Amino acid sequence: MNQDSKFQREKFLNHISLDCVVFGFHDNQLKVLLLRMKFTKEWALPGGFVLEDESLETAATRVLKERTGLEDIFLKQFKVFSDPQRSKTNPAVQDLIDSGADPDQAWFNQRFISVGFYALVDFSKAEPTPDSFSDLCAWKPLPEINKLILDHRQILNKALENLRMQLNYQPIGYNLLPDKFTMPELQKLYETILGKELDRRNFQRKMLSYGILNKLEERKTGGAHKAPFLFVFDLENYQKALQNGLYGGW
Amino acid sequence: MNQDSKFQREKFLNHISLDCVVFGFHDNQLKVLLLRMKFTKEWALPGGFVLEDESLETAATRVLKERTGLEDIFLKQFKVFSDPQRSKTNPAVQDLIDSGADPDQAWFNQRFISVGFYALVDFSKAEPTPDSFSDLCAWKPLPEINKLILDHRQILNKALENLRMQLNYQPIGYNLLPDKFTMPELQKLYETILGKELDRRNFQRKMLSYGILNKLEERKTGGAHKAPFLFVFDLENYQKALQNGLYGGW
DNA sequence: CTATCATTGTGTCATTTAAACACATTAATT
DNA sequence: AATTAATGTGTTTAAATGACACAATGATAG
Repeated sequence: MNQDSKFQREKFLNHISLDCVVFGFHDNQLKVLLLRMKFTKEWALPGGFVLEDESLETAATRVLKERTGLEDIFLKQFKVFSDPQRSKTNPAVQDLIDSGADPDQAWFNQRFISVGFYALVDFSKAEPTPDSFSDLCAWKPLPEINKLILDHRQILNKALENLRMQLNYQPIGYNLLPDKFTMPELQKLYETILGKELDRRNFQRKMLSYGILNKLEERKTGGAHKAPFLFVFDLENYQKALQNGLYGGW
Repeated sequence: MNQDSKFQREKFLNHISLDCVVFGFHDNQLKVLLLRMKFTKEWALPGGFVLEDESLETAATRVLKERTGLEDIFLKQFKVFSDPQRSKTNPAVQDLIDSGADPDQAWFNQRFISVGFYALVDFSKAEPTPDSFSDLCAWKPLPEINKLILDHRQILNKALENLRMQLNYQPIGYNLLPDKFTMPELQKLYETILGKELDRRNFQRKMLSYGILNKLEERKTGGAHKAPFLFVFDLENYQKALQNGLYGGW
């Protein structure tokens, strides 16, 4: 069975695809989940197609389950990429040619309009898994990411831009950090997303003013210096803040 | 020639549509451009389909040129609506049935994923023009809009929500107001979009601080009371503000 | 086992921004 | 010429932000 007939049988909608920018936080770095194409060895965002009875959100959830093993992922649509030329030279098609298939027969050798999502996941819980076009699925720190296939680099840039904007009116962190975390860790997350340093004391004051954190008695030991307190998110207030929005800006 | 064959010949992409929430400001009211369906007399947002060599933005621009006669319209993608059930009972299909066509043959009797745009236009320059499904194209003040076809009411709500958000980080008004306008007019525009009243003096101070307005010597006479000064947008700074964003929130 | 180090915990002060409010001015109307 | 209702231009107060200082402490080095 070739890819073509497989896709035909599964009844994906023509012309519509989705790409996910999956953010994780590890080692005090913001990382993105990428796939390495089998033949061209180029890097790509995880993506997929939409079944006849799926919404985009359902499709993205399905794709991310396949790539990470995770369910209940924080997902946000941020832009549709629809330049008619965007999928003209698709490495996935090239892969098929390299492997002997007739490119005219390939189901995905067509124009695609792609809906961009970004996802926030707990790095430690994800299990990166390649898809049928790729031989490797791995986390890459943001600064190490260079060229990606098609317009995926542009998609990544827009995702980051949107994520930064989100910080201005929604809390973030619950989806990216472990259950218990320290204030310096949370600050580092914000700094990484924003790409700039913040004042430690002002950050804490502002963050606490949101009322979405509960301070624990417990401290995080093992670091080389004074042990910081651990915090957890107050889920009830966190949800409220997601709904009602925050104020101010960074 | 029936609608079906017409659409076939023009080679629209299957499954993909777009809907536009066109905002205009007139009579101190925010108004939205709506179409009345020929047969069912229900109201709908102007929309259309995407040609094989068009981007979504190009398609939306083409559609809005047809509905308003305007070019160079401010356009912003805000969300994709992809519920598999959203276009199950499409009045446009009903129209075809009423007019004797075979619904199974109708090109648009299929599932559509619709990309939502909102547009900001100069009310006085637009010439509302119905499409082939509608017998009337007209402006409706926001409070008078009730039920719309399909999920168009939901699309309108989301557009408004996004427009409100835009006020927090981008200037607005150039696309909605005449070239020369008064501060009270600009304020009324903001109040209408936000759905709440603002303090006259604080509004002016904040708006002037953006540095995107040029105050003219001229005043607007003809009102019943003290004549307010006229302003124009400083286009260079306005563009800069669109690019770089503003600060604070309303 | 004590001193050192680097980091965290907590707070102050000055500046900027936002919110609430007051009074003089003026174009049209009576 | 007086009246009216809106505009022009402030001030005063409170809140948020930005810049900065010093004590406390867990691990490490000697």
